[in-house]
Amino acid sequence: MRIHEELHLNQPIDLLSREAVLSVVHTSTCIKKEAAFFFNRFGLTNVQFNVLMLLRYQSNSKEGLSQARLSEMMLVNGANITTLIDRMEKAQLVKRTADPADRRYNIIQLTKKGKDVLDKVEPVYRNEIQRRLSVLNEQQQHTLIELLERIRDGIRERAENR
Amino acid sequence: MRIHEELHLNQPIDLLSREAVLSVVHTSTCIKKEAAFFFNRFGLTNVQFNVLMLLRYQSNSKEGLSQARLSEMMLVNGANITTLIDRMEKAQLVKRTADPADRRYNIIQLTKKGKDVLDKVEPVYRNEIQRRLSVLNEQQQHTLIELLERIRDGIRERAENR
DNA sequence: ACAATATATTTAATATATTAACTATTTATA
DNA sequence: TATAAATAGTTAATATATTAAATATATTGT
Repeated sequence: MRIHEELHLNQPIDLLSREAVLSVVHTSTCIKKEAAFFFNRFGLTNVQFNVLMLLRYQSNSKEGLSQARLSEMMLVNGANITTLIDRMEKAQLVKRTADPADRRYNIIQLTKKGKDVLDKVEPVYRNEIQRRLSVLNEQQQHTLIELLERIRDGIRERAENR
Repeated sequence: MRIHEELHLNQPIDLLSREAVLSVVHTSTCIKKEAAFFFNRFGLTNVQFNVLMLLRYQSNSKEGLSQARLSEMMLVNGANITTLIDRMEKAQLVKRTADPADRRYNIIQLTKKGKDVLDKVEPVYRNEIQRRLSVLNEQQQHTLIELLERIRDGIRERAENR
């Protein structure tokens, strides 16, 4: 369904490139709402699941990740990580320890509870997301990824020339 | 650039459908950040610009839109509209009046200032967004829109069967 | 060795977005 | 006509995300 139909707009969007951009943003919103609904049953939010996955799959060995590293991987502001980790620490999903090798850093690691929750969620999530995306075949998924890459590359290029 | 390169992940994403979904969400994030940078120079935020455009192009005649209508068109919660309109009213971009025909409703309309700001921003925005999306030709933009539609259609279908 | 610069994290204020509960008004039903 | 149900908007609490400023620590330059 076209965007203007979905959102019950009175007029269609009159500029193709604006429609494309709004399609990306709107689809992302729909994905996030759906994911939030999914994760809610496990007591997680979208972003918390993302953190758990990063801690499991993106930390070298078992050493955990710094907040700055999480900020970079999630493309969010460092100030945001503080409050996010505060809430996850409170929920006992992660632990935060000062890094003895560099006193500026904290190291964030999965707790046992965090691992257990992830062990429960992850297989269900993987299955579900494959089912959801099966509306596109593999070729289409690759096409989508490539088109979105081009947009991001164009944005990055212009931002670098600023 | 692939997602894991862009975000400096230590490992690539190991599930195609997850990569596709993260690509949409991440591209949306990049688009929003870039747009926020653009609108900041006009004293607007992304969402405020969206509201101004809806008020200009989506209200029948000059009567304005209700908050519920804005909520629907923006796919956000009504509670959110209250604070958003509060801020925009304070900035004199919109005015809020009670609807005499139905005392439950407010009507939101553009002020002169709101129109003036939009008159200044819109042509620049249109030009800029076409330039940004010129990394894709028209055919590719249509392809992108269609692929994203399929994803949303799939999501909607499953949500309806819940 | 010391000063300047850079970096990690936190705090405070602001913006966006959600849910739940509430009030006022309108619509639907008996 | 009266009651029940639905709807618009608001308030409060919570989550996500930003900028700016501050503090502590590490790195770089002289």
